[in-house]
Amino acid sequence: MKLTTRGHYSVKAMLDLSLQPQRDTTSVKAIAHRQELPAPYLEKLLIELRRAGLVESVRGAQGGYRLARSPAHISLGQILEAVGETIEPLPHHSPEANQAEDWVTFSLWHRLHQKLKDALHSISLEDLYYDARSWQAAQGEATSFVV
Amino acid sequence: MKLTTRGHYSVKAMLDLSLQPQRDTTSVKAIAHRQELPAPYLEKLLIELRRAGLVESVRGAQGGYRLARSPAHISLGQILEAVGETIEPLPHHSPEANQAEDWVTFSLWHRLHQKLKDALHSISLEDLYYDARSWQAAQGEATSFVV
DNA sequence: GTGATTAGCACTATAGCAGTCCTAAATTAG
DNA sequence: CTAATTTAGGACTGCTATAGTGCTAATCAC
Repeated sequence: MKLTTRGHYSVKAMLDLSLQPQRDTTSVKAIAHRQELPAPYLEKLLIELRRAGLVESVRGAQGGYRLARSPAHISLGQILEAVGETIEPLPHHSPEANQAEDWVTFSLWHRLHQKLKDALHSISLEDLYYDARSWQAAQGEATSFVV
Repeated sequence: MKLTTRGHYSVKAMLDLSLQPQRDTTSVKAIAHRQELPAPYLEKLLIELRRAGLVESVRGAQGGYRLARSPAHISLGQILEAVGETIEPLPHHSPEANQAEDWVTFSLWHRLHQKLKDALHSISLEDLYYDARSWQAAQGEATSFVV
């Protein structure tokens, strides 16, 4: 169960793509510049996102990446899983739950994981898109946000 | 946001302690043997749990550890936090949310974290204790469980 | 005092994340 | 056709945290 910059960068990039007008391709460099991310690193993530079928790529000049389908049909869970943010507790060993304590803790981890997974899969990129738009609108008031 | 063996071992050890009859002390070695954990490593975790006020220790012969208070008043969240299972996403940087994408993702991580935290703090050691007892009962007492 | 046991520190090894760099392949612009 | 652009993919480095071991001191029961 973890959440690192991989997931953060990936979601930001996907959000960036959905905020682009229409569905024309955007280069890695452009995304990296807008989101202030290291371009070579971001590219790795985009490749993984492409392999997961979440984005499409076009090589060559004027090429780049674009969403493979509408933001409403892309969930956060899919994005995070695509870049290996397992969210899963204790990847390898988990079988032999021959002790009561083992069984209890494992079933607990599993329940928690399932809950979180469901939550992440129920949130679409479109939901975040609207959040972002409303935030941008609120910025018009020049309010200082301190989270 | 992570969940490693530290948390798993700690919960198992705490569960082991609550399954002990009465409130007499148990040595690290005994816990490690019952739960099949590396004793020196487990000791580190118990020291952290002691510093967090979740267990009490008694040095010297016949010494060991015992719960500092009743299992009903010890939550899973307290145990995990005591051993540094932050559960928190992206510990360090998070300020400058000057971009819509940053703000959206950060507020999302924060909401998820809060949810998970609440869930973990609402589960007491006593709840797991009952789960463990019922599992033992379901096993038909065939399994050897040191009481 | 002796043995048992916690307390605390130092140490190693391994793995994954974060990030850079270089080369190849594909495709468009001119 | 050629050159520029851009993705694809691998090799490589530095860092941090986990996981685990080992040793020494302090403490207490007998």
